[in-house]
Amino acid sequence: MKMAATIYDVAKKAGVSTATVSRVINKLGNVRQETKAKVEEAMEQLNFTPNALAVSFATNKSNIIGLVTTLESERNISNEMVNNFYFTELFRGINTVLKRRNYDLLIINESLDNTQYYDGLIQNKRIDGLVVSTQLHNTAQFKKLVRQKLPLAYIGKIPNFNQGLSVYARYYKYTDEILGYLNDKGFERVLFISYRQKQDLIKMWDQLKYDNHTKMDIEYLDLYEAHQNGGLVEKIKDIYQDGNYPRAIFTDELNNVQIIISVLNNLGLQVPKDVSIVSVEHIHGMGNNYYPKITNVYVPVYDMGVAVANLLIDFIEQNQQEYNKQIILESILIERESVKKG
Amino acid sequence: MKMAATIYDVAKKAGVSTATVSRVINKLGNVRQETKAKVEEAMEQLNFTPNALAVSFATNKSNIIGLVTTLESERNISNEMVNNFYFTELFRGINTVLKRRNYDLLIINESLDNTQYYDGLIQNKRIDGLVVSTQLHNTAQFKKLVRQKLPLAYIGKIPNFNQGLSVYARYYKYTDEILGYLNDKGFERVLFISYRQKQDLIKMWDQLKYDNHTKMDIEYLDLYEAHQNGGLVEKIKDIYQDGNYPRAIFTDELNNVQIIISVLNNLGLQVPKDVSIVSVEHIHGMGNNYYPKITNVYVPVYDMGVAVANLLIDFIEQNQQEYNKQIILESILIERESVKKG
DNA sequence: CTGTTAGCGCTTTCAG
DNA sequence: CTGAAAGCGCTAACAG
Repeated sequence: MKMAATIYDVAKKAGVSTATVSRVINKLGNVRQETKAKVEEAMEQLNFTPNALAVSFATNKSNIIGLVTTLESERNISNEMVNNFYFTELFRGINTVLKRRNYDLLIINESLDNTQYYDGLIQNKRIDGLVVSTQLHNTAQFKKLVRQKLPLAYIGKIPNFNQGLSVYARYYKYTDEILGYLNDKGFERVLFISYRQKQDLIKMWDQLKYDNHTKMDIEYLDLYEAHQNGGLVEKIKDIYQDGNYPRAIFTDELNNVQIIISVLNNLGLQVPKDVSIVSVEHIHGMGNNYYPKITNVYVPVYDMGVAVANLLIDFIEQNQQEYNKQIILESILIERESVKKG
Repeated sequence: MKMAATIYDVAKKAGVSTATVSRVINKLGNVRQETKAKVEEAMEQLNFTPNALAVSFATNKSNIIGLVTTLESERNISNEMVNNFYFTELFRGINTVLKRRNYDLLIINESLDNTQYYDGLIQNKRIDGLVVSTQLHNTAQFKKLVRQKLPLAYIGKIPNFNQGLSVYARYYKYTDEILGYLNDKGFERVLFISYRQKQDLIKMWDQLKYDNHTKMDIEYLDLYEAHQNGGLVEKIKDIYQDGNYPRAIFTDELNNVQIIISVLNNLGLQVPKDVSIVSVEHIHGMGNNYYPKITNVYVPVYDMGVAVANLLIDFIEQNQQEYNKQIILESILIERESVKKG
């Protein structure tokens, strides 16, 4: 692999200075058409393309954005059934704008608690900014990163912390909507199936109850726990072989609904006749692929990715901008065939 | 955000030269313990950490590996139901070794046909090497990249092209195994459900038939096509409402099997009593989460990620190494409950 | 419009 | 064991 041509080679060949070459590379104008042509000719012939490392070093800018993910690096059973369309859609959204705005994407797999690491990553210019998408950022460490006004944007809403750059869907609001929807249909008891922390959910439900005085009764099936004890299938069997089962289910893991349905069918229960189900989709229309078609909340993760990325880059590129902006994307409930008509 | 300390600051504070500081940073030895302590003290006090951009520039090495993915950047319906555990597991495997060997991961979303782009990426030192995992690399362009001996390693086997650095599972072999397995169970006709190109599959089957004289009859359900015409659900209904349906199904999309099962159940058909199903899992044990438990081929994608990453970095770090090495990982068939006992 | 030149922060000979 | 100094390739004043 022979040595790549440098800007000096080009300058020499074109009979101009490196400054001029730099000007045409960066389209800064102030170059005679004729000169420009000579330079371009030389670049062409030498098959020149600027050394990214040198450019970054000179400008003190890497043009790389980091994305902190939640995917575990070591084998971890808990990942197994997690709906990773969330991740892939987010990724696609972010990537679309990075490409357009000329950044690359570095994937980072490191606990957010390691603030020093992130500090370093940014200080050392390995990356110009950070997108944080993991659920785990309601920590003192993370807040510290934000308070330092590090160039980062995050996804999600942190209770009592409206600081920094963030994008979120209204999780609280749409859960409320779903509960209200089910309640309107006549359900008074719902089974909530999720990987989320039970305590967080309970807190939310209390709030929901307080806010709108719903009498909805909620039971909780912890997917982590389920996976450690015979799996979801067994849990569902347990709950639904008893006659007094919850007639409505809400789960944020669309991946699991068809499994649930199969188990129910096998117990002689039909969806939605005997049990109604609502879930969430991260790709619009995805609920249509199931049988029966699933009534879902659509959470526009792709759009959220687009939004964070733009938010972050806007901040990075115009240092003036205020470090405080929250963008809210609305989720919508799409009625299909998995909830019994009222 | 105040300016980060440089190696000069450290040198000054410690009363030594930058060369010495560099020596302790890089653990090159040849530094008196006492001097070393002084330097470390100074680094500590200044909260110094080397500027990654400068290091890369000076060493002409970015310590970044690129990963070419198949995820589309723009919205693309065809992604919808694709099993993306393949991607996430691969990612996790790669990432584990990168972390250990001190590389970062850049995600790249660009057609492999754009060889110039990849040439550049590597020549310009934006990345030190490339992992290619998309299915689309049996092209002249890709082969050209390999022939240039670019530092890249890829996943998959390219017909009649045993060149470069690659890792693959024996797709041909395990398909053969599955077919043989089903045949042994008494099936003579199988429905193959896949996103793969029909022509490729047909070619493979022909080969399979030729090789072992199986009389297995194969029908093909193209998932792309299905998604454009009413979806998988309707297709399955079409095929299985007729009495003369295939009694065995093989699909590489585990995501879809539970849907298929539900549709079959609804038609009064049981798995495995009336229809047997085998699929593939990319996380070991995943088939256990379904109902019934799915008989799967386990393809060790995580391990494949580990293997390519190591292959690539070995090549990058010891320039001597031959540019020709294929690693084969075995897949295994795990019998569970979705195939009727013979 | 174009050229000169001083960095950017770190690594790496080469002397000592 | 340590220091001086020459780059690495490009950018960005500044001078003309």
